[in-house]
Amino acid sequence: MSSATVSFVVNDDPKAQTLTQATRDKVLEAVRLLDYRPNLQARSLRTQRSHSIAVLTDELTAVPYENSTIRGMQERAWAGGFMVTTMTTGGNAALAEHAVEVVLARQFDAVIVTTAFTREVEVPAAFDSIPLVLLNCFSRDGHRSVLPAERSGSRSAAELLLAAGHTRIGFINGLRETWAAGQRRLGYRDALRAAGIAYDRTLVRWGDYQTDSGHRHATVLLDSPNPPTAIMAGNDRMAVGVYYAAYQRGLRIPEDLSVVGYDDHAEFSAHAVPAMSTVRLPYYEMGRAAVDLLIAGTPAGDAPPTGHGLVTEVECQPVARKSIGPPRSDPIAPSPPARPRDQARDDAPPENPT
Amino acid sequence: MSSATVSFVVNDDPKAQTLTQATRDKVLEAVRLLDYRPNLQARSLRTQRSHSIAVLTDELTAVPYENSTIRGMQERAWAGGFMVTTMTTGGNAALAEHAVEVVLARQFDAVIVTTAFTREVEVPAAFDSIPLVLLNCFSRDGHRSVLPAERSGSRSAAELLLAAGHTRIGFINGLRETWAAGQRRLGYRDALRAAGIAYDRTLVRWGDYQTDSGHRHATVLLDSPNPPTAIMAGNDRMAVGVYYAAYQRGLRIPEDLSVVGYDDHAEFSAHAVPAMSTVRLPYYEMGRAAVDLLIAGTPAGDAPPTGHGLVTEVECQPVARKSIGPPRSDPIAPSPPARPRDQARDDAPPENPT
DNA sequence: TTGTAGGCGTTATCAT
DNA sequence: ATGATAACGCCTACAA
Repeated sequence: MSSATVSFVVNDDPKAQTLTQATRDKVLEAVRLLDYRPNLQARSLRTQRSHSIAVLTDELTAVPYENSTIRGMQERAWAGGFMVTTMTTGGNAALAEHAVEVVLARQFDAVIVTTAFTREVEVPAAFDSIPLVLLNCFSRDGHRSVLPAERSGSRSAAELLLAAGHTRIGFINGLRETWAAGQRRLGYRDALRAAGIAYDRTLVRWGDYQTDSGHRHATVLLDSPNPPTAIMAGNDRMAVGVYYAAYQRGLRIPEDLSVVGYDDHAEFSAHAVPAMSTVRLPYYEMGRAAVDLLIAGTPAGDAPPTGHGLVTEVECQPVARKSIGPPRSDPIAPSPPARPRDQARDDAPPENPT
Repeated sequence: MSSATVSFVVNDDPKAQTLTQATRDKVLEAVRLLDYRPNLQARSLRTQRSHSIAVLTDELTAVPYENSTIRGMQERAWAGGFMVTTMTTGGNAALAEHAVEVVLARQFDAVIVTTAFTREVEVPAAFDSIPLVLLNCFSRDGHRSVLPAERSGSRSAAELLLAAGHTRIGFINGLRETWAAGQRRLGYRDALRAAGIAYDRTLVRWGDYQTDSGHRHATVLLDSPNPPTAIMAGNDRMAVGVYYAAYQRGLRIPEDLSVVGYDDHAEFSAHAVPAMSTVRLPYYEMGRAAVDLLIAGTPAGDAPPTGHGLVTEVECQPVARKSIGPPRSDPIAPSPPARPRDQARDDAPPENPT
């Protein structure tokens, strides 16, 4: 019994078809007896394939959905016999450089470069020699990338509102200079256009993704002469700000105002009162897709999302909850009714502790 | 120029002291020229040390501080020339088993088993042959573990309030059956005892870590005949519930009620209005400590936290912000003033959307 | 002061 | 149908 024989049966190599069932059993028995496990490092050395994928991320964000990305990557990788190890650079150049060294020296088979927020990245030249995909980011050097389909996602959000009968839809978009916000603006416009509604620029505003920003912009929208009957926000957090602004003026959701968020960040959307309709950012699927691009061919289960050319877009599904209703028949009063308050704290909104 | 020579200078082996500066330079030059990188897999095969640590976690929690753990582990590991790769099992037995196989087959040098919430764990027997530390969890099989010093942390929280002059301190603890809640109860008692204040069992309640729970229990406490002038909560999220309850009855923080949270979960604490005083769970430091136990001896920088025997406790520092003030001189009205409301929604608290 | 050779645990090629 | 044997890239005694 030679090592070669063992190798055959352990990996059940097709060429091992020629083996006697007897020897095969003998090997298997020995394996069990000795609790034998192939040394994968040695195997890698020999085969020149480590079956490891490195994930370089600028920051492990404080937002939970980033974990979905990791889960998606890991599950797909494991299904294909791969391992993923993630390295966080935190935007620190020294750490980033170290990470590159490690990837090269440790014989990783492939790299995923990912960012917390969708943006353009610069891929280190040292990675030219290794398969790479960009996840939630993009570059101008012809690397493949996996991105959320923001434009159609935003369109879905608007359609949720249009379907309920709204025609004046306020839009508190994200930071103007971001890619996502640009796409979302297009999606919003697409939806209106398809519905034959004129684009009213006074209805769209640029927020900064913070609760407070949502609150502020919603205030402006709601207090305008011809206020919207529905507001969509660039993320769930800002949508919470919209809730606050509505509540402050005694407006009920969804009876008096419909709201839709973006991201489906459960902390804000599912747990809101009433539960917030939103659009889900498909982090899990994106993670899967990125790994899939790298190890396509290895069996995994379901089909990968359709990729056309260099960029694979993953759809953002609308999730309808309780924050959307038909528009109020009577227009919202132009200026908010001065509510009697029992306390001296009329100025400070009592909410917003989170 | 032989491979041995190269090996010496690349690793600057002490035995290479005998080398001519000339040859040394020649090697270095060649390294630069060829962009040579030692193959760490091959090295591992030879040295039987992979310099890799596996992190098995039950779930990558939705809570951001888990990321701090990972950062702490990674930074300490990198400083010592190690790599960490984390594998999430999500409580799935099959995944857990796979993870164990991977750890063994891939020649990881050590394992960290960690959990999202402090609890007892069962360590797979297959790990008997490999250095292991438990992080944020513990077992009864004599494994080393790194834990937050909950008891003294809770004591610190209470002391924050005592120092401000409070003597009636409500405590909305966490789930009764958890280790952390047990420790925290002791810490609360320690603080009161040291201040010579009698323990009033009507002031301590068991919540379930949700905002809503904090809101409910705070309501009970504040509406009791002899309400506390300060409330400490088992986590920041419940403390937000306390804020809500206070605001609902027109109580200002910290003028009418002092509040202290636990965790320092920024989403809830730092961003609250007013900013919440709390106690920080030292996830980053715990991550560092866990790796440190495993690779002690490798230079890293600062000194590790003191560990006595099998468990290394890492202190939870109080962080004072704006939610604590002196107790009100006049007692809070026993029953809340019936506030006039302008809306029909008197029942439903307008807050709590997050 | 430097070079040679053996072996870490695999896999792959070639004999047997 | 199976057994030797070389090689993957590195480290390390030991020899030169």
